[in-house]
Amino acid sequence: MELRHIRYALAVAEDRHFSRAASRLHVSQSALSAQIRDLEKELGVELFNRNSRNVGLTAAGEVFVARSREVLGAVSRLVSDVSARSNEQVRLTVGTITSAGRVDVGRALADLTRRHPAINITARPYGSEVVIEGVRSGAIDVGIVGLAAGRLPKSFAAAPLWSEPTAAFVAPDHPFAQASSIRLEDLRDHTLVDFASGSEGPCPNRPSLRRITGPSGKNT
Amino acid sequence: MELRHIRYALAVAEDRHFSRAASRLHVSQSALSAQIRDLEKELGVELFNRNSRNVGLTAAGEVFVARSREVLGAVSRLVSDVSARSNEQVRLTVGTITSAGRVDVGRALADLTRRHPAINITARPYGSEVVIEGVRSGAIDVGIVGLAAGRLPKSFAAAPLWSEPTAAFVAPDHPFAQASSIRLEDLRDHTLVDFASGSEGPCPNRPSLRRITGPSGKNT
DNA sequence: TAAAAATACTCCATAGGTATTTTAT
DNA sequence: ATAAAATACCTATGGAGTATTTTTA
Repeated sequence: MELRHIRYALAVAEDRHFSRAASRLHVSQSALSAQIRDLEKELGVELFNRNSRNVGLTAAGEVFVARSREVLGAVSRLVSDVSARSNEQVRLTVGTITSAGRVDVGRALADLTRRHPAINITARPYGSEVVIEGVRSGAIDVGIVGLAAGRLPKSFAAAPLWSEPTAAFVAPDHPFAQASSIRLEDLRDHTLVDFASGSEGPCPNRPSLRRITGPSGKNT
Repeated sequence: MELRHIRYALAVAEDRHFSRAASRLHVSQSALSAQIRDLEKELGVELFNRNSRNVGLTAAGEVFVARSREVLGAVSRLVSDVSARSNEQVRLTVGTITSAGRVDVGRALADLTRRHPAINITARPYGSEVVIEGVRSGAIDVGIVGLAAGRLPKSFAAAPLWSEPTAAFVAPDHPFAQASSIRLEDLRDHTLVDFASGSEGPCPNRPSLRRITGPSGKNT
């Protein structure tokens, strides 16, 4: 048995739902299912009563949850007591745009702090331009920015965290109001309300938008 | 952090020796070293002072050991309390020759019982012939026998656990007494003291020895 | 210089992912 | 009919192995 099994089973017990617990743990439903299966096999006990509608705890599952909390509590004390003796405190500066909430960056960083107490995290919201420049200069260790698809800058190590659609808001009587989708080129020569340069907006989109509206920034 | 890290670090702390701890854990020294390195990196603390002569605990290491014992204790309670509620008790019958001690079979099975309380282990010492026949018939689930090199029987799944040299004991004035090693063929036409057929001895060797002494079993 | 830990690779077991099937309401 | 867990199959990360180098008492 590993702590992974305990963490996973506790998540299922709390959510009473494999799929939700899996997404909270950032793993797939099948991976979680497999780990719970292995755990139950190792213990020789069913921990959960599941059918296609709801998940419940067995008697053994109740005991498991209670004892699991003790284990994770002991681990938590272990980590905090040991890290209190830490000789090297690491500082990590994270620059991030204000996320629309698809990913809870604040919570993720809080988790990271809890799991790695030796890391001292500073997170500041900036515009993407500032974040990118900060990473380039070394002032920021990790940057979270908004980028148009395919615009991951070279000379940076970057990985997509999530993607979200970009929408154009128009008046009800605008020609686009009936369209189910529009192409970037369709926006040419229309007035756009965009983030101010240097603000906390998805800056790397701007050059492309500016190119679409033309160098002179024509209006309708 | 996983329980593996805690188990490994505790072993090192107990032995004050990476290589010995590694062999006790049945992993290589490099694997153990890597896990300890990762653990120290995650905690941001050195747990061990090591040089080429001895391994000692740092202050943080002392705290780690104390708290680790609590964690493993909590895990142990978890496992025993949950398995007490076990609905399926598995029976495993192990047939084993009396090992010369190179591997402590009894201790290994005790460990297995502790780690998988749902398994009810029965271990009995038999001769290799009996063990092999028991496995064939299904009366024995797992057999541990002595085999001459290269004589792993087909139609069985078998894996070597350990190997040990076979020695011939001779009188001080015997011609072989000076030889640093002898070949099996050299034994032809010499009287051999061997295990009785059906006893708890390394039976699969016997046919080869018998072949060497010849069908009539000549003596010197 | 010798014993032991660290390191540099290579390999593979298994955690995890995607797609699909089964199941129970 | 549908929501959800189980399963089949595949991928790839990282745990573990072997061989070698580094370290220091």
